[in-house]
Amino acid sequence: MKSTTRKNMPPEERRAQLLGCAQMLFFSKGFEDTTIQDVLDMASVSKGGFYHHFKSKDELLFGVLDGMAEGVTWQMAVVASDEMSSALDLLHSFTHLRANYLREHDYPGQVEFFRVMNQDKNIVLLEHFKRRVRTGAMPVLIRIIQKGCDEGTFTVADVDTAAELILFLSNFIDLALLRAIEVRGSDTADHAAEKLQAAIDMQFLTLDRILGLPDGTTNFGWPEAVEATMETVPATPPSAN
Amino acid sequence: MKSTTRKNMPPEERRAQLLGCAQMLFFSKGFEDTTIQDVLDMASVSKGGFYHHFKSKDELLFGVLDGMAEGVTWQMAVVASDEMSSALDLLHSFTHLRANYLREHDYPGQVEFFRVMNQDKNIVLLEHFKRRVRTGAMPVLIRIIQKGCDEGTFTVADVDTAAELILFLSNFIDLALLRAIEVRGSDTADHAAEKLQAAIDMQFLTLDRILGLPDGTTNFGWPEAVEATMETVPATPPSAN
DNA sequence: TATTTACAGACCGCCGGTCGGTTTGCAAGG
DNA sequence: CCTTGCAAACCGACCGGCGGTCTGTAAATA
Repeated sequence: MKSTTRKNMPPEERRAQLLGCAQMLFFSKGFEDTTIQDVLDMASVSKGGFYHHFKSKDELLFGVLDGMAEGVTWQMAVVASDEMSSALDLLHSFTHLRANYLREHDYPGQVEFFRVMNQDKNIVLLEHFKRRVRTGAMPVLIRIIQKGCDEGTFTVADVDTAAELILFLSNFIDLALLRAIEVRGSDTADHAAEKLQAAIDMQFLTLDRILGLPDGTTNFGWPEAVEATMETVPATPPSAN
Repeated sequence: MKSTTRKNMPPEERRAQLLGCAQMLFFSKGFEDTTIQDVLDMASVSKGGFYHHFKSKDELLFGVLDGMAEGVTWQMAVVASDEMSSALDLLHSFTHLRANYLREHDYPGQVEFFRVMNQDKNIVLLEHFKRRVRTGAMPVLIRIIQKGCDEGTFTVADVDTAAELILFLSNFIDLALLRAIEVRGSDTADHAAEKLQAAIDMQFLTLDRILGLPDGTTNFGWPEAVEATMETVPATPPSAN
């Protein structure tokens, strides 16, 4: 007696499908508010089927995070493998990559993604993701800084610590960016945009000074990025954050 | 018919007691893993009693966070009210306060507290706490920096952004501090302690450079802090993190 | 005594996770 | 080609425990 229509799939495919559904749901509803049943419904799989591939809800989360981090770290490895460019050029590529990894690969609507990830209910998701990116980026950035020191371009006391500080610092603009996004279209949008620009400038200025570079060396011209961010979507409905 | 021994208390007292129990449990077991029932058992109160004072588990969390942040921000207000001292002295007091608020007020075993707060399961707790402290500290730090600029001691492009950056930066050593704590007593402890010192030095150096001060101005001598941290407890049993 | 406040504890709906059973793909033996 | 065997994939009823509600009761207050 067959109970319902059933569709067997090779393990990898099922796993990928479940991860895809979970990712969407996590981004839209948050991790805590997403039920296993939600995932099951979207993927048309039973509970038994799910727990055949994942042994817990947390493992599902980590799977999603791994998938996201994989793309980023892979691109970073590419950057690091370039032996010809100067350390400063590599740093340029690196920061550009970190800022645009969402747009480049797979994820449409990076602004919305960023907004959702920064909601209160997604703190766990976001923090774990940041950690993955940091650990993935560390060896790459260390190589770049080391190279810069060898060239005589950079001057730092401790390469590892400097790399860690720079990666830590790279999340600074998130605060201003988030505020700017949330007030898009309102009358405080201009002020927020100015503050965002100030945050970006200051972050790069600090980067210069950490590496012992002359002021303004690493500000690779991002003024258009602010406008692009602010103009993507006409207005943002107030979210229950 | 009296069912069990019962003890009425004035609302404030009950609330404080429940908050106290919740705080202990949150710190030891984490927020998610702490059951309402756990709190009830520790406080010897029924569910009805609890929900008479708090309308949700989240409100309990926020209550705990408010209690912790209150002490910190209050001390900060004291620092800010000092009109006589120079901006640099105020900054000194400020950083000292931020580093030692746990030891000064109420919380014994600050190292253990820090360790627990940084466990994976306490991400939500920690992140909310950081946010409270940041928002509480912002106005104070803004005043200090503004004063420094007026004095001609500091040089920053945007006071607000600089304050935000410095507060953001003040969490940088947490990474190194956590690692140093977790390997206390093992054979990698010395290396971690060195890295911790490097992180502290670099953080203060960056602070100098953000404010346009000569290198070494703000490194108010913390070498003993590292040793104190490492020697507090003989060894740390591996935690299920 | 009347009314409000502080509390008690049974109860509900839901969620993450388990478990015994069923279906499917597939390879080996006849 | 058709069995037969078997493990991998899947199903769905079920469980314990959680956050939260509700009706009722004891204590404080006046």
